[in-house]
Amino acid sequence: MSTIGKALALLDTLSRLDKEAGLTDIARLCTLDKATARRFLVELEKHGFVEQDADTRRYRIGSAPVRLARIREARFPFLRVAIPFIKALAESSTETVHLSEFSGEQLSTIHVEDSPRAHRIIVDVGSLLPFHATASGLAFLAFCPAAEIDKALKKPFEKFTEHTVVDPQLVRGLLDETRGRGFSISHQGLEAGVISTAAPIRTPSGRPIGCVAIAAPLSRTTKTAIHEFGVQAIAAANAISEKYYGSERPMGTIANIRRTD
Amino acid sequence: MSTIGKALALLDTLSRLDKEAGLTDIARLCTLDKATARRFLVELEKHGFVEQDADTRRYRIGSAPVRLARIREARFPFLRVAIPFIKALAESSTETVHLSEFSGEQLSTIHVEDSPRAHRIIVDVGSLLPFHATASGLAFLAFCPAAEIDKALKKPFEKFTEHTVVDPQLVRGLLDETRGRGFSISHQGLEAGVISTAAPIRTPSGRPIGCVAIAAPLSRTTKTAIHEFGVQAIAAANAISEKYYGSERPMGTIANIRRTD
DNA sequence: GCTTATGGTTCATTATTTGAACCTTAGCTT
DNA sequence: AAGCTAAGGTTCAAATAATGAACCATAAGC
Repeated sequence: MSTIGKALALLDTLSRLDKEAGLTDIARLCTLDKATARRFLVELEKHGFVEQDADTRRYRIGSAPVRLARIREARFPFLRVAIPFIKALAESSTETVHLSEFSGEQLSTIHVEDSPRAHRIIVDVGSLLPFHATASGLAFLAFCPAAEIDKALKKPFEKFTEHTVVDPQLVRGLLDETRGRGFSISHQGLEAGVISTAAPIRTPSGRPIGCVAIAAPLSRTTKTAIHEFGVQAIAAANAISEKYYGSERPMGTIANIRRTD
Repeated sequence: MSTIGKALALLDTLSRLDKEAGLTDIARLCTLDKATARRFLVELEKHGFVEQDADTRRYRIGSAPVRLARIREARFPFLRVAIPFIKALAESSTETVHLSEFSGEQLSTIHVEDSPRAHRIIVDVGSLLPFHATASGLAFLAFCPAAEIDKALKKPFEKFTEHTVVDPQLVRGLLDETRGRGFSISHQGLEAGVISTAAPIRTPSGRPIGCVAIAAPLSRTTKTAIHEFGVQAIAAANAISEKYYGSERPMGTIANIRRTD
């Protein structure tokens, strides 16, 4: 693995901790030598990606990502584009709707609109969505190129509930169903008592970048309702993609028709 | 320079462009070989720090910084803490007030509250603030350790207007005045017809992390008004620092008194 | 005041990065 | 449509930077 990759993985590890961490812990978590971890941290600190607390000597994410994020969002305001659609869907479905984005080899939650009901599903911003055990993960993977699906199916799957599907062949079946329907269903895959549906938000070339998902308590959700949620999730995901990338490609030429990724 | 440093500098360069850039341009701007630039971009893309447009093949900042920024801001909400104070100051002063943050060896604007007046100074979020030619830069540098001031004074200074002070000894004089007063004054240092004052926001150990600055048209600003703005900027900067770091250190021990940076 | 844990540093060894030259494709010119 | 140009992308021997075991320093725990 390249040095850059290792340093960015360190940054990622640091970001997933729920508190600031010391040098020894960081080195251990990243399976790096203490000296190496320190050199990475110093280098990252120089550029503002991490910060060391002067008193505790612990490290935390620095302010450089904040600057980059502002620039990215100013030019490419994904959240700003997507949130109105997520809100509308949460209102019409009266269930919790969440938005995920693929970043750094993983799918993570970037926005949540809670159901207005008292009995509702809680999803946290920042939470990771395993590909095999969540509606978002299945919807995302189903529309990825075949090579990436094969790659994902090779890794072992964690069993979160007694309903979690962990057999690669069965997961592949779920992906095929998802591709046929246009939306995925996760029946208590990550948490007991929760049923979810999700649809992928895709680039104009077809590659998924994230998902719109609706999560509801199993107890009050009928088969018809699930199907209706799925259809609505597809509509929202397509609407976001259209608004984000433009309904027609600007300066369209033959080049835009060709699939390049 | 380390590989990590070079890759992060590439990211920084990319972020400062006002549009997406191609491989050749990026390599040239970063003075890297095309092959090297490409390897960096691929590595950064793997981790979501850059994104390549499938059609144009140009690169832009990716979504990973957005994720990191959300985490950082959730734990360390500098902007959220500071904005109310900046807003209040813009209202009371009736001039444009901006907030800057030091990140990646540079001071850059992270928030602006416009003056309610028709004739007002425009400052852009993201703009860089040179140390010698802006009130923010002077206020920041003045309260840095002597070694860093010396280092900064060694680099050549750009002359932005006929009033820009570029002689290192004269700049040092401005820094001394700033330290004495507690706030800085930039008299048309970056742009003709603009006068600004700024005060540093500092960590409990005294190190500056950013500045609060007020920018006004020279034509309507008296010496008394400037002094008043300066005093108000100090008050706002201190209030932000206090709210951000806490008015008293939590779990205070002797260790907190010792200056460690 | 001894022990242990953590942050931080050194330098010979080792593995990664580097870049000139190369190939490939797209768009432009004649 | 052939030829030209410029940009993206790739290769591999040479050059350089990363690595980590052993080290020191400091502070908290017993």
